[in-house]
Amino acid sequence: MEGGWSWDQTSLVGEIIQGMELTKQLRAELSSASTEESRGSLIQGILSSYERALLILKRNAPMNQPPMPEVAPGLPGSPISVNGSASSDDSGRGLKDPQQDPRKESKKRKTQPRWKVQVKVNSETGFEGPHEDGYSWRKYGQKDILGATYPRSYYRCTFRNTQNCWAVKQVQRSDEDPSVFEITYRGKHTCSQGNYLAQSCHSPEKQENKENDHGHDHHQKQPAQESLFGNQTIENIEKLKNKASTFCFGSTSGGCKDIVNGGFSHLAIDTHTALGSFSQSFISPTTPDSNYFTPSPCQRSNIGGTHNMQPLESDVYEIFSANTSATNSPILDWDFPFDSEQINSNFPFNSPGFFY
DNA sequence: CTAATTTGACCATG
DNA sequence: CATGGTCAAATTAG
Repeated sequence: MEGGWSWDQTSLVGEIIQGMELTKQLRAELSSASTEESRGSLIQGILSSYERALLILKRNAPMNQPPMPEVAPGLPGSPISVNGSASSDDSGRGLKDPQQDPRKESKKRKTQPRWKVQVKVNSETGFEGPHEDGYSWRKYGQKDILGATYPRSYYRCTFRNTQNCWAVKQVQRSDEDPSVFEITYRGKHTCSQGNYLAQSCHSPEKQENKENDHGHDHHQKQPAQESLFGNQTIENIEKLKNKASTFCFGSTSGGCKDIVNGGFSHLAIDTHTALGSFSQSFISPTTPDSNYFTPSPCQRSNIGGTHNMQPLESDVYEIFSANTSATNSPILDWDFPFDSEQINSNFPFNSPGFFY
């Protein structure tokens, strides 16, 4: 509509919507009870959102353009050997000296920033969804979670060893809505991807989605990638079936998508707003890449340098994205220890359209 | 060949 | 001790 929004504009809208969502959450918390932590987290999320929105605007306005080196791809081979394997490199896996764990150098796991995102994958026919978040992840484990139907997968930054980047994330498929995945991020990226924020627009993205069932039912999984489909679909499917592989959210190279610092990016955002119409298009990571994915020029340049990312030491971001208009607020039971704190919700956002 | 994934065991925590 | 998170050897993928 509207003559045509550029990709950036769409992103911009997305950021704003996201900021709005977060603001709503914040408002809700404020009106009830919330801890400083949760508030701080939300606030930070909001700020981030707007910062990104601003960046997008800046990008569009003048001729400013982010000189971003393409980093991601070439790195693996780089000789930079920090040898992060220190933590558990000894002979016996069990002998990792806790004292050496790099993660503990400065923060404990518990202290590390952590935020959750829910991504809805369209499910119409089964499956899709490259949940690209712009970073390269390497799966390092999978675990069946008590009470959960689906196993949880653990990923760590691919550059953990080479660049000592300790960011990790875990992906858990929702029980109720198999099309929803809860992704919890932990730690900030200190790798080049995190710094420059991956952006590679040239490299075709490649990633696979596999899904593993607990041995229950299903069979609907298959790599839903254009690339795969176009090339070796059958092969993959076969393999997948044989192996009953797991769902992997890994992304190996950022395609041209929006990438964000914290890792928020592809959130399904609810569309109650006026923006609904087109937000829709960018909302659903659901559609096969081929469809909604625009091979547009590199956008997104979000550099850590421009803005101050972690002003607060918030620990938990809780971002949840409502997928379909129907279900949205429900899922909000993460560790949200609301605390009482009143405030006047005089957000400048109160214009119609906001806050349904 | 290298890099990524799988997978069961190990470890930490509550 | 049960649960969740991580490691690392073995395996697969590219």
